Amino acid sequence: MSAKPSHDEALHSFLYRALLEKIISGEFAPGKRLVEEELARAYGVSRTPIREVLLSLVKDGCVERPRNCGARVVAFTAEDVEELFDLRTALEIHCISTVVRTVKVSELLELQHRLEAVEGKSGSSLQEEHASIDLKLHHLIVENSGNRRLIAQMRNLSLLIESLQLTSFDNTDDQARTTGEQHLAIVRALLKRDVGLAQRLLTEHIEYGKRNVLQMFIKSTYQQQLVAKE
Amino acid sequence: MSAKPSHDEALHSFLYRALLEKIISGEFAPGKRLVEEELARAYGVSRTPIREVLLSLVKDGCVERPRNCGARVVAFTAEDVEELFDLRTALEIHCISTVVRTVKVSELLELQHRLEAVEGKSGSSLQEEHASIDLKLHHLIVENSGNRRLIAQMRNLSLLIESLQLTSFDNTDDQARTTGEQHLAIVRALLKRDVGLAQRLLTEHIEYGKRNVLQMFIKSTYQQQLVAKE
DNA sequence: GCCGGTTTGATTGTATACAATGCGGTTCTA
DNA sequence: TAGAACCGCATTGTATACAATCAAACCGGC
Repeated sequence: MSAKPSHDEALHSFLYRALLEKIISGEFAPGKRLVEEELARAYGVSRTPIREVLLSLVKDGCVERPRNCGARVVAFTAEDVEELFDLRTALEIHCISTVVRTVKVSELLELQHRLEAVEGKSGSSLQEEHASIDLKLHHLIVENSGNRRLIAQMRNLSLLIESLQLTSFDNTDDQARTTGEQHLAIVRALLKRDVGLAQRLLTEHIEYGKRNVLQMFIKSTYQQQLVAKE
Repeated sequence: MSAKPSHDEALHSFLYRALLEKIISGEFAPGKRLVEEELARAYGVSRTPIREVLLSLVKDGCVERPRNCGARVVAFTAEDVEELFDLRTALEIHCISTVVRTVKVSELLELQHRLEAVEGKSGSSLQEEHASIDLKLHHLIVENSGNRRLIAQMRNLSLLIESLQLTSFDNTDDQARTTGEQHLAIVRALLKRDVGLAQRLLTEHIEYGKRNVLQMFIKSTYQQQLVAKE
């Protein structure tokens, strides 16, 4: 349970990543109690930095800490999923108008090539490649907005969304292909510098992702909540 | 320096508000060093809760804490101002499409009446009323989005923006009237349920606010940075 | 047997103590 | 006198100790 923090890194920022990782990967299931002392022992540190990390995770919306009853990993509701994706839409849509000006054509072309190249594949390699392209594309959109504050916010959001997509990851080839087509359309709209079109396509794309997550999510929610009793 | 925290409120959440208040009001000027021990003594508490608050303020973007050199109130740059307002635009624009459905007509009408009533006034009462209406309108837009996560994010953003508008608050009557006209137009667009129009007007309105803040901001930046040497 | 009060254990909230780090001044030397 | 090494101070980072609080179990009275 302990890769060591690099020497000039604050303990709490190392622990932050470590805990977040566990939450996102699902190793710390939604609802799991996070006892300070316990975590402190597990990582061989004192409660102080653990506390700081927990407070930080609360701010990020991964952990809740009702007064005097201990922290737990948040169990997302369907509304939370809606809200997360909704927020993502708001932010990314906004990025587009800047991105069409700032993004490097070469990056778009690279994505286009990858999307065209993936057509032949199927099964998990197809799905993995599409997932990877998805990350790349959204990342590209956000980073090219030039708004550092927005980028910072999206970073948190993305982590949560990725973790959701991970837990509900049983995409069919069909879903992956649909996603791929959406990606391709978005990339082409960006290449044409067509803000309105790119925004519409992106909205639809995120909406589609939301629906997929939501389906899986609703199915798996019950089991997760049972597992979560600790 | 000490109104007491209500008895069942965590010390750190009380201190959070207290410090934020000082930062926003400008009593803790941008660049001012925030020494943990010092603050702890000032509030008659230990460093522990102060630390937690400082970390929290860092996450909110009001405080920076370069490694091993102590925390200071952030001194916003012109780019920060741009980014803050830009982010606000992204979020509020997104709210509109929901708000036209969820907002109570009575609330819109109330704003409309206030806006019509204020026409006769001038001077500081005019400006105060317009500032108050501004808060109300933006609040109404955000709260009616129904997206709790977005609401939470906007709460921080609003605090920062309000503090900026405060420090650069030497609006002329002309500016106040222009703002008032924009408000009125937005309210009417919302009453007509015209999403596109409301979005356009809101974008312009925020842009106008940004320009005003930016002007004042650039003028006053130098003095502030001098004062800030502690 | 059931209900209410009390007690105990677990866990958090806060305070304090100690270690590590970086900065600035001072002194010694060339 | 200029420069460099060193020492001390200020401040943060981390650990530990103690107080407060909540929950659940236990016990006694009805």
